[in-house]
Amino acid sequence: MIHFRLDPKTGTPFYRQIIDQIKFGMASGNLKTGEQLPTVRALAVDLKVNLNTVAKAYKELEIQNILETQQGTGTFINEIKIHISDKEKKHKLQEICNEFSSIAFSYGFSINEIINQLQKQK
Amino acid sequence: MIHFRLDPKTGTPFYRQIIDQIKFGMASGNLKTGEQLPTVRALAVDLKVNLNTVAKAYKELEIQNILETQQGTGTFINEIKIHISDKEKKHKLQEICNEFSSIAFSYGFSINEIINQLQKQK
DNA sequence: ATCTTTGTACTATACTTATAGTACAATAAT
DNA sequence: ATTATTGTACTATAAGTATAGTACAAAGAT
Repeated sequence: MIHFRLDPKTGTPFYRQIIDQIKFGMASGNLKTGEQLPTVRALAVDLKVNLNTVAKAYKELEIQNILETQQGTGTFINEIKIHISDKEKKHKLQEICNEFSSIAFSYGFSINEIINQLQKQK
Repeated sequence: MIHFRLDPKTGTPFYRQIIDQIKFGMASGNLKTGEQLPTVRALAVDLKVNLNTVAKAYKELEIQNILETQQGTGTFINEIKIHISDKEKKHKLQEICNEFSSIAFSYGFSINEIINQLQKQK
């Protein structure tokens, strides 16, 4: 399972925070393939947001093929398969990391601080 | 000086990203007392946003007494020393790292792959 | 069959965010 | 004095976000 938490102070939309937390939950292993997520209504009550806000997050993740929904049953973590060449992978990784570090820099963080934080997330 | 960078994917409003980066820039020493910030028009062009968006960010920081503006001259970092608590810094770093590890994961990369790539950038 | 639970799909409203455009006021340089 | 540059202050418009409310359809349990 996963413990959701919304922070209104950040300015990041709620539905997007939900999306991020599901994705990150998967990345860190807290959410596993096939696992059921809370129902849209249950999570809406839990997070004190509207049903539509949760539904929007789930919907977007379903479009991205990250979640699978069964009407009447629930929403589940899908099995993701990605097919890209090693060359493309390497290029994409560099691209992501460049963007990553440049954003971190704009907040005054060093690469070492980032690496340390990422180590903790493992 | 400081290198601003906006990320539209996060959903965090542009004016808020600008505010954050100025505050963190001051806290980390990348922006010093008395230093002049880019003009609203120059930064707007640089970041490819509207003049009003930058003005909104500067205005809010002026209300917070963090910036001092001299019409016709420019906008400057005020004498006030801004302190961002370790907790806040940590939170921001986590926020940034969470987002990026999620992105990396959605491309099929592990946290280790990201760390290795970042090590090379040092 | 009926009921409950699930996700889905609307309408309507309000607020926030971003843009475009225009104009004005204060300062500095000429 | 004139000009250029600066921040400020508007209006108007569009898009995004969140809420409330309602209704429907699919699946499961009884």
